[in-house]
Amino acid sequence: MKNNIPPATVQRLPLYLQCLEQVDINSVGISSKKIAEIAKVNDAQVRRDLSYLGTLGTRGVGYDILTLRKQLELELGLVDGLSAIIIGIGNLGSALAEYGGFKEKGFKIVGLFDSDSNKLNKQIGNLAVKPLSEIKDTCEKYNVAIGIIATPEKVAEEIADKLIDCGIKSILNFAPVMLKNKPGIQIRSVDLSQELQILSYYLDRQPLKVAK
Amino acid sequence: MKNNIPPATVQRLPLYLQCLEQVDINSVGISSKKIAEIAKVNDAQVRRDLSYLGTLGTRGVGYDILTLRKQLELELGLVDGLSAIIIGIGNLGSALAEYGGFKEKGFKIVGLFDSDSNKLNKQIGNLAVKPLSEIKDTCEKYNVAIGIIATPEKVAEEIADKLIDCGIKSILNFAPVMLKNKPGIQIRSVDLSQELQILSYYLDRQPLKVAK
DNA sequence: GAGTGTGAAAACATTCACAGCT
DNA sequence: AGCTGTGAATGTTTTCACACTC
Repeated sequence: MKNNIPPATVQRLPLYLQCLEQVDINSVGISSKKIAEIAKVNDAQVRRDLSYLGTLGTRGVGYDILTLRKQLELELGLVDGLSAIIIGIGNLGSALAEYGGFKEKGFKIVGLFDSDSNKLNKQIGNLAVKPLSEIKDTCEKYNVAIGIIATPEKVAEEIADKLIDCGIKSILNFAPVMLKNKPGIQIRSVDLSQELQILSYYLDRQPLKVAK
Repeated sequence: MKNNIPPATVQRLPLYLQCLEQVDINSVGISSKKIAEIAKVNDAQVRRDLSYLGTLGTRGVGYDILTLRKQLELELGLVDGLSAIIIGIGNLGSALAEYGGFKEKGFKIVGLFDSDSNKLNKQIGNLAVKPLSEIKDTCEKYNVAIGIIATPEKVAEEIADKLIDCGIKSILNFAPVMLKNKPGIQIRSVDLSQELQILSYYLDRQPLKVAK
């Protein structure tokens, strides 16, 4: 929180959190070596990364799993129960809406929006799909932090602008399009086919160097 | 193809391809500066990255868009029309099955599989959902290169093993679980909630350093 | 003995800045 | 004049290796 954590490390923190969640339920402590093995990184890397969060381990012993989890969650800002909305309730949007992993990690999906009137009022979980015109209300009511774009690429840009207009500062974009830079706004794009393309590059090659 | 391209560059190649696809349809050439602007990277970076693919640009002029696309596709191995299958036809699996971006980028989804008998024969596009027992047949018939895992996390590991057993060498994993290392197998994991977590870290902070 | 935390070294990646081509 | 390709400089990340603690 206080100090600057290198971007490469920030990228790995959620990974470590995932690792901690899948270790044997009755282990109370864990070594950097063990984390490294699960996360498939070097153990010195794990120690260096975790050292940015403070002095969390005990020499000769290792890390206390619960303490470490708490600290990772704190550092990532997961403790505040951030609210998010999803725009574009097609297949992908629906999948995201029902995806349990968000809730588990402390995110709350508080709105689903689509411009297609056929989808209006479609119920997913305890939420009904609403028209885009209601985005602003929801953002104000729930103090929405993150907008998740799952629309077709043609409208992604205008949706992004709309979200920003509603005061949203962080966008997770699943539309396969490069959004324009918006000053002061954090945008992360996940392009599913780009992931396949990277895999494709490493196909049939000697894995001298393993895909990141 | 011939020479070793740095991993950081490989990661960006699909991005450049995406950029080329969204420039004005009647432009025939493009400068590194323009690509850099769309991809939000430094222009020297673009030139350096592209220089790994050979001498593709013309000094004083820029890059020919068509040539560059062809070369990127060649380098990424997208020209062979790689076949992929999807295992786990829940919301996410269905979304992936209908996702147009794969086809567009030269991937062919040739099989959908689920262990839930209620889903069997469910039709998505021109494919019907099949039981896991038919994976092997499909792999042999279509020479499947990539397996996409969209199952619940509990079974992801065993599905991965099954895929490897069927001769698959590359796996794209959407289950929120760290798969064990399998020698000689390329695994990429996309964890949707990890993406949100990274965004969360950068929330409300001064964007001195922008999230990668 | 086991395992962290961290200087120092090595490896890797990005950016500058400019010669060279069109 | 405009833009690439690339040495050289700079910045970042990873890894080694070991002093230190339990």
